[in-house]
Amino acid sequence: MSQDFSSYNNPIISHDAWEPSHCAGGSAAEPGPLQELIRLMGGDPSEVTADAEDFPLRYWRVRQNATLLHEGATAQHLFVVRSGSLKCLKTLEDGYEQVMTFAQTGELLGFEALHCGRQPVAAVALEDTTAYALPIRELPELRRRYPVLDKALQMALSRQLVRAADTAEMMAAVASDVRLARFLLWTSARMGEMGQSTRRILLRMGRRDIASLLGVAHETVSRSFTTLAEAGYLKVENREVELFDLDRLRQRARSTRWLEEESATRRAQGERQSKVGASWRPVVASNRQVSVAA
Amino acid sequence: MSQDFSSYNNPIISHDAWEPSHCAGGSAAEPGPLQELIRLMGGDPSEVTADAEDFPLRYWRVRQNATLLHEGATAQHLFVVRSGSLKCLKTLEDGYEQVMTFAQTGELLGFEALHCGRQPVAAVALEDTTAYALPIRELPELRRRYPVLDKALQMALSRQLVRAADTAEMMAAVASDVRLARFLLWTSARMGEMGQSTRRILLRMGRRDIASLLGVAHETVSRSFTTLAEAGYLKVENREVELFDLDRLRQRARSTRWLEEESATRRAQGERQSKVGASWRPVVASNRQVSVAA
DNA sequence: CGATCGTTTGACGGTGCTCAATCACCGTGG
DNA sequence: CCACGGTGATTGAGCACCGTCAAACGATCG
Repeated sequence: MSQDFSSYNNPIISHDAWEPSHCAGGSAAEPGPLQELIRLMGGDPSEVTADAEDFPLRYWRVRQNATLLHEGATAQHLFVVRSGSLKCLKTLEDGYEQVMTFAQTGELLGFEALHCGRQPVAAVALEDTTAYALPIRELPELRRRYPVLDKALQMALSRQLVRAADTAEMMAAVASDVRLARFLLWTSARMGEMGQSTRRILLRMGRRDIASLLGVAHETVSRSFTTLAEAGYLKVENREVELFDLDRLRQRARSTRWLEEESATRRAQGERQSKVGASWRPVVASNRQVSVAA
Repeated sequence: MSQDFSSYNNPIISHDAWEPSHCAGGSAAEPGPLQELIRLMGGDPSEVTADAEDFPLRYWRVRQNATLLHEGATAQHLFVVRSGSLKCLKTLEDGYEQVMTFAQTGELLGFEALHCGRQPVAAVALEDTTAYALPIRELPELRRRYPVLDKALQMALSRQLVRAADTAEMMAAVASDVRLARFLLWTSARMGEMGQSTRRILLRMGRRDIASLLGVAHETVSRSFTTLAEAGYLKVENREVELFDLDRLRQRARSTRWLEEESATRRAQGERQSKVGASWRPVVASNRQVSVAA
């Protein structure tokens, strides 16, 4: 299984050329693969017991533009992104590629297939990417043997559901530049979670993919970029984006429906919350409920 | 990692008026509550072992317009809808209620909260509704004791992810009547899954909620209804909808982008697939990938 | 029966989709 | 070195569609 570069860049491959790459089971120096996996998924690596040395963990390499998950393929593996990034998309009946979300390090891929046996969404690498593979057949056994893995999986699943809600929230805005602003803030926040800069962003995806995610034409994405740039919120050069003022950008991203006056002097006071997290609105009331014995 | 158990975080409503209603632990005549739960979630009730008699399962009653899950509330229970239906929504910063999805019998609610400890989405009953409650605290124990429940939960989670993709697919269409057509087909299919008529539908939600889900103004939903009705696809009377020709409606729902000619005589041959399920497209190729040893 | 809410329909204006042209970038090969 | 084609990003012009505002109508419930 030495390097097989023959198939690289060959656009007409009839069958799949992936190969799982063995991950040497954790030498004494570096952390074991299971620990690494748990850490990626946001769990606590210190909970990994010593008997995890023989944990059969492999990861796959996927080149840019290669597809890790094929739409309609039978489900054989669950993946956890180890490095790189991907786009998850659904090919609609007319051939239009609807991007569902972008996946980064630590995210779970392929779980949707448990339900119907086949992959409902595809995953295509936006850059050279590696992903840990968990064989679905062995999953019950693995979860039984390693409770910490089980816990991390539940966490990752929960996070996936939250991500889906994020996507919907981005598309909820009416104005296209507001959608783009939300997308940029979303991306920025996720870069921050990974310890990278929240202000200088390198977009790994093209305008067309962003447009698909946001539900607009790709020309509109271009126009929205220049609109936001001319407004002084950011500087954009091809795929490199620099966000100048996150707070003002958030203000822009807030406007849903009834496009409120650009002036923004309306309530320029204490609005310091970090978008997600702080200050849950206290439920506006108007909820009437009862209880009845069964 | 430390969870915030500081009781009810809600400053306005001091306490909630819900009450769990005891579910008598399964008499000999009717199936046990666990069997019922597994069946609802799409699992195999026959796998329920005999020792499940003492399974501590309760369900809650929620009146129409009452909220089962409060946005921002601390996560205490997972719910599985037993009867009725709900809307899941996120209240955005400006007060706009973004509907994420509609939940019906068998669907899982509240799992998103595992990730952040608080509910990111609210769930409001569209009609009088009952839902089984699983205390999150006891969840690990329950999953360990009843593997069949664990399996069903994984299934339900997978299904939730698929549902999220469905929602995005609906919003992907450009034309508003296409969005509405997709929504109606989606609803129709889910009614079919529950053994109800796929042609006569009683919508439990208002136009405003549909509009929010589809990302359009509620007046536009009204207009799209009349458009589809005038085209002969359906008959609508308030919330009662009758779909006349599902196949032609599917054809209408197919058009994404470049609104293709209404003529539809283009490819009117074998297009009999049931939208979801049959005939997975065989992956169009153009994927290049390689493998490298780690 | 009146009040409130939900639904429908109309008119108008603006936003964004479509169709195009242009430019920048890149790897290839003359 | 520069033509060459291909891809991706930007910008422009035109116009249909949909969001907004408004009013009328209908349903439901007290």
